[in-house]
Amino acid sequence: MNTNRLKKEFFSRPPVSVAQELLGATLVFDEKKGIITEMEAYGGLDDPASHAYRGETPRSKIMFGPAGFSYVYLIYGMHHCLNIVTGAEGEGSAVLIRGLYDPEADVHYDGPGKLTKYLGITRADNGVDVTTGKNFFVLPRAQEIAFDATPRIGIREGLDKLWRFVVKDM
DNA sequence: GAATAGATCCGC
DNA sequence: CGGATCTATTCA
Repeated sequence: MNTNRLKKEFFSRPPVSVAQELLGATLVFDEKKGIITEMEAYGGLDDPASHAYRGETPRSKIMFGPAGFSYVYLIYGMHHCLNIVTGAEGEGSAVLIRGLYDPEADVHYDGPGKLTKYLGITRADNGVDVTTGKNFFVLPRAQEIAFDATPRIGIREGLDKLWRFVVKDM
């Protein structure tokens, strides 16, 4: 059931905390679901690697809204990336979901483009409130999870921050 | 308007 | 290591 889903308060915190605590959580989208195994945190105007770095644009608009909304964008002309907005409204921070494990099929989706393809997420799913969405929500993890912290992938700036978090032994 | 780089993935 | 593929943002 989704009565246990993660609420507004969970996402309305700094992206690093949200990213770390989403490891091991269960992402549900329509009839599919998976356990989150890899996350990245992105800041707002203070993070040169973030889409929100240069302020609000038509694309980054959703990032500056309230926490808990999905931010889906197309990258390299062919892959969709799924984020969830974090922090306070106007902050512009978000977390990127990079890895998913499907327990039923015992399949690991390594990479943001792969898991959105598996779930069937597209830009049509941009701007959905995951704390109220009927077929789009996140269930909290059952227990603490051990993880490693590394620089984020595919960016040119902000490499000093260890804001990529990967579940150990998976 | 035109140019460019991009939070990726796959195949050679 | 390079190609695919397209579009949001930037620059003239």
